Amino acid sequence: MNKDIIGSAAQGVVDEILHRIKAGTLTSGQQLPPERVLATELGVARNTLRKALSRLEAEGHLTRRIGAGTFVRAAVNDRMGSLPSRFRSASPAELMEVRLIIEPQAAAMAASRATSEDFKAIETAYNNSLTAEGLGEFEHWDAQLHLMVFRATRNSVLIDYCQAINTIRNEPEWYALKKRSLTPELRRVYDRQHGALVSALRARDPEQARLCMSKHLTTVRDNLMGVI
Amino acid sequence: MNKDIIGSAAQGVVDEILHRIKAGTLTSGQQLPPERVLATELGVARNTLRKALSRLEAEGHLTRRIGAGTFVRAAVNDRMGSLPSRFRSASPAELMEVRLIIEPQAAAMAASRATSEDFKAIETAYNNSLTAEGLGEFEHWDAQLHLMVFRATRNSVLIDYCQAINTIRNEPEWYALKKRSLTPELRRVYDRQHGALVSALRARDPEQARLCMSKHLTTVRDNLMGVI
DNA sequence: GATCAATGGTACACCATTGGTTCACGCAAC
DNA sequence: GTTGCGTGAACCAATGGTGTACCATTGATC
Repeated sequence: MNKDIIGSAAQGVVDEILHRIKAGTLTSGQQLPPERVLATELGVARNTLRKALSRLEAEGHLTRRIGAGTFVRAAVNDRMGSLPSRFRSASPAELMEVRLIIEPQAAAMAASRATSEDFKAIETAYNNSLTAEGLGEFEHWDAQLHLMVFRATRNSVLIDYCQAINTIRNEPEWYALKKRSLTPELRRVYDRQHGALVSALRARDPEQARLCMSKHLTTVRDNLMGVI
Repeated sequence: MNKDIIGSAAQGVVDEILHRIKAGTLTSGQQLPPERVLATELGVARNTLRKALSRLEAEGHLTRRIGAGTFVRAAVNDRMGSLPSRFRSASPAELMEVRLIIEPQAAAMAASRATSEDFKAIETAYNNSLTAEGLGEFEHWDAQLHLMVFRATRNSVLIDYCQAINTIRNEPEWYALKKRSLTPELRRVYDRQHGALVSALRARDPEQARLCMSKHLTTVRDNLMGVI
């Protein structure tokens, strides 16, 4: 395995070869000069050249075969993104417990730090949640609203956390729970609570924002858990 | 975080570099001049410059590698979209902020829920941390201690969270920060704080446990961020 | 099939560069 | 004085690049 970071000289070699591939000087399937030759040609030591070649091979631009040579490879195809499965096995009860710890505090932070752009994104999500039809759409904008609040914290750990939460909320188990509990009446309650939260944020009132979020999540938890 | 802990000259350097990053004079990934050069350029001593750089590193604006150089790090906002659901790119400042939200509450929960087995695991980790030699060993048992507290919460989301934290703590960047700050004297402070936490847990006193954890993490944060 | 040159793979010692650490000293504020 | 910040200098430690030697595999030639 190569290190993620390579020095400036090696980076220069990477750029040069990538440029040649892009410019057509090196075409698909073509064999590169031997390392010992290419190294002197590019004015670097063979070790340095090899670091660059390893990087390019790892990224799929080159193929190397011992005793044969180094060859330009066809254009890179996108690789499958692996979804991180952290928090995957969490039960709704456990998750709500953690949400009640983090999110009120995050709301307070957001109230202090949000920019006008953040407010705009938050309000967009809120307004869309109000007019959403069906559980799926409402869930989406609800999740977006919470995500936008977390983005306003400017803390990447919290943002990552919220994205993990949202991943779980799309899981069938969670979805079924919510579907069972979300009566039209309860949804109006959620709408009001969201509205109060947005107002508190707009007013840059951290304590009020914390309180609103706490109340809201308590309601969510009680309704999720209360329904058998 | 405390801006009081560095002087006006160092603060001026911090502002100057932040301005250059904001203005685009320094772009993401770019290498800064060597400290010895940059110091003369900015008209301050290398020590003063290094205080400023340490601050900027702790806040996530820069990364430094011995023998390589100092590099501008991607803006926090940019990092958000690129690597979702991974705490990897969190800056120490961001991470400590989150720890201070979660871990005191987790300690309180642990105080209520821990079994005698949990207590045994916690105390084993604590005792091993007391006799640990070297930073690596101490770090290990310190991390274990925190993990065992989270185990005692019986909440798998929290346990996962703690393991994510521990993963970061093994990253070179974080390790270097801790290494720089952990003087023998400070370690004795940590030992005492850990001891107080363990006692509070043993006494099943949630409020005391919360307080101990909060105090401890505040100390950790201040020393990570404040020390040159 | 055996041989051998060509080629990529690996390992090591050495050096220059660069960040990390420590110490002694000066200076200004309290 | 005492404290804390800044300065300067020396030294330590890690990194990347270079140079060299040798190993492992391939494929053409005998």
